[in-house]
Parts: sequence; C-alpha cells; structure tokens
Amino acid sequence: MDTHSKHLPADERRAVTVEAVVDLAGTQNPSEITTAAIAKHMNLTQGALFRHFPNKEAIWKAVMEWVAERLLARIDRSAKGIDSPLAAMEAMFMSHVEFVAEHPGVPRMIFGELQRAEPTPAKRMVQTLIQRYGERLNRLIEQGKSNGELCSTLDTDAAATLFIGTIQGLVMQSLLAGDVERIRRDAPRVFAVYRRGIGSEQ
Amino acid sequence: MDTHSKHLPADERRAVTVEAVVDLAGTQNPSEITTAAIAKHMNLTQGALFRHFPNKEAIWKAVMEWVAERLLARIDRSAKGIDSPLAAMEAMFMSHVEFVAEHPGVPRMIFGELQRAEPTPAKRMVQTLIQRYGERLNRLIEQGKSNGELCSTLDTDAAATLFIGTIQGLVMQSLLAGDVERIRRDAPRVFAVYRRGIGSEQ
DNA sequence: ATAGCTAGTAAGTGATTACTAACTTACCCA
DNA sequence: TGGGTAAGTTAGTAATCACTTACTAGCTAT
Repeated sequence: MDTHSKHLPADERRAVTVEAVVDLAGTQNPSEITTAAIAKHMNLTQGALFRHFPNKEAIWKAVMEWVAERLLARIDRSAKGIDSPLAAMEAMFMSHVEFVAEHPGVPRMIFGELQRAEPTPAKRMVQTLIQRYGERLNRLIEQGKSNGELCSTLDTDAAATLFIGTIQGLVMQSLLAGDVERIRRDAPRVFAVYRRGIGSEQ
Repeated sequence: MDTHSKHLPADERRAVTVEAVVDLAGTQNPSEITTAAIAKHMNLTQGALFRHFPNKEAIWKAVMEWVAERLLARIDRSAKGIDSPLAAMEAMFMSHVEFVAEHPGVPRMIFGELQRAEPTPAKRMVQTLIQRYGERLNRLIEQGKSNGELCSTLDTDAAATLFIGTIQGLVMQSLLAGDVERIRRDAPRVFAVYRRGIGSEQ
C-alpha cells in the first residue's frame, strides 16, 4: 500500500496527488490548499508536482474528475437492481451520505468550485456532475410518479433540488458542529422527512 | 445617497466598507476578495481601510455581524403577528429567500466562513447566527406539532436541518445556473414539497 | 484664522504564492 | 552494464497579498 518508494510512475503520482488534495480538503478550506501543502502531505517537494500537472488548475480539474467519477459510480451501484424508485432514491441518498462522510472535503470542494466567478475546468466538471446527478433523480422521480409511489402532483424539479439540498443541509450541520460523524447519524431522520414530502401514501 | 464626499466619518466609512464586501461577494468568490478590491469598489485607496479596521479579519467580522443582524431582523419581522406556526415558517422562508436574492453573496460568505479550519471571529458569528436561526425554527416546529398543523411524530431537529438545507439547495441551483433570479422563482415550489414533508394534513 | 485631529494618499515592507530551471537520482532496457 | 529517460530536488522568480509608515488634505472648535 504505502510503499515508501520515492519514484512513482506518472499516472500513479497523479492519483496520489488527487487523493492528497481530497484528504486535505477534509480538514482545511479548499481554497487555502497550496501546492506546497499538497506536496508536503504526500512527502514530495513542491516543484515535483509540476512534472505531472501543467498548473494548479489542472490539479483541481483532476480532483473534480475523481469526485465525479467515484460519486456517480457509487450512487449508480447503490441503486442498481432496486425496482422501487423510492427505495432506489433512498439507497442513493445513503450512499451519497456515506461517500461524504468518508470524504468530508468533497462537498466543500464542490461548493467552493461552484462559486468561482470564472468558468474553470474544475467548475465545469462540477456542473456536469450535478447535471448528471439531476438527470438520474429526475428519471427516478418520474418513475415513482407513474408508479404510484410518489405523489402524482409532485413537482419533479423541486423534488430534485430538495434532494440535493437535503444533503447540503446535513453538510452544513456537520460543519457547524465540527463533527463529520453527525452526518451519518442524522441522515436517516432527515431523509424520512423528505420522503414524506414526496411520497404518495399517508 | 452616493455622496461623492471623500472624507467620511469613521462609522459611516465602516458601514460603506461592509456594503462593499457584501456587494463584491455577489459576483466573486468571497475568499478571493482582497482588501485592494474592496477599496477599489468604494473608491478608496487600500491603505485607508486600515484606518477603520485593525486587520482584514475585523472586516469579515463586521460583515458577518451585518449579515446576522439583518437576516434575523428580517425573518423575525416577517413572522411577527402570524399565529399559525406553519404560516410563520413559510413567511420566514420567503423572506430569507428574498434576502438571499437581494444579496447573493450572503450564502457564499456563510458557507465559506463555516468551512474555515480556524475559529475566526467571523466564523463564530456565523455559528451563533445559525444557532439562533435554529432556535426560532425549533420553537415554531414544536408549536406546530402541539397545534396540530405539523405531524405530531415529526423529528424537530431533522425538520430544522431540512429547512436550512432547502434554502441551501436553492442557492446551489442558482450558482449552477448562474442565475440569481431563479431562486425567487423556485422557492415556492420547493417549499411546497418541504411543507408536505412536515405537515399533518393530507 | 488657525490649531488639532480625523481621514485619505502614496509608496513602501516582508511574507507567501504559483511556477520555473538547472541539476541530480533512480529505474529500465538494449 | 551503461545510457537514456522519467521523476525528484533545490533554489530560485515575479506577482500578489495584508499591512505599515510618512506625509497631506480637510473638517471643526476655539
């Protein structure tokens, strides 16, 4: 695992770099992560980073690619084989929460990237990530409506916005309390309220 | 209004500074707002800022004080005289949304401040702001439960978390679309889903 | 009117930043 | 086994940052 070999092939070094950034974002403000801090965290000199990335922007792009890939794969896997759209949404929610609890830096990076004024490559990556996320949600919600599991008069877009906001609210609470674990504990209770808001039964 | 008088009394100059920061945060990443940018935006030299604030941290503290004061006053005023707890919550929600639409930089500053690692004065101010916000919500939700307007088995903390998350979700959507106006348009539809999640009737 | 003070300017300072360039080390294959 | 290359180190660079200092302009009270 943590082979103490210095010289790593370029692709491995890039992967390690991405993980270092994700790691650092878990404990400090993403916008304050310097290339020196990244290098130090992976026992490398700062200059060596620029053998593998043309500039810092490219590092952020790679990081957001990593996030988009892993998060979408995770929620897809969690919902796979679940027939009930509502149950699939719950599985997506919980696996998303689990992902965030494992990588607390992720929601910070996403939000931080979104509020950039300039359309950086990393920002565009985040935008397509959330767009794809939204597509999956919309599909499930529509299925649930025709299925009868979800309220037939439900506003699909509003429900999708609220789904993501629900997670965002959990993240804020964990930031407030300075306690990442809290997000795992609160997630089922908050999702229960959300489910009631979109469900048909009662 | 925009008196072109240079020399301003200290307290007025501080107020103008705070407004400049709130303004700038509406169009650029709060963590990238420099003292030079602040000064330029208010037609002042950068050095002059330090006549009125000991350091940049103090500027941020003043800004978050401004936000906390105005936001809490706004939601208090909106809910005042409304007997129904649920109606009061809706009024709070809409006035909060209105506040955010007027000052799009506010949620960015709040989130940005929250994810600071060090407990800066500004961060503490945000924490007490959200704490007070939460108290008001908890009170209303409890009232609504005993009142019969809200589901009697509702998880109060979860409902409060989701209330804030609902707004956070709207903010994310507006950041994604790069369209602040969107938040006003979507707010009623998203709140309707939330209301269904906490309400008793159906 | 002018002295005293407040507010503003201009030009710095050192620290920190992303990025570079010259040199060195380790790996791999002919 | 030695030569070429990929990867790492060291010591820079210019730019930018928050903050300071020496000086100046303007308001106000005696």
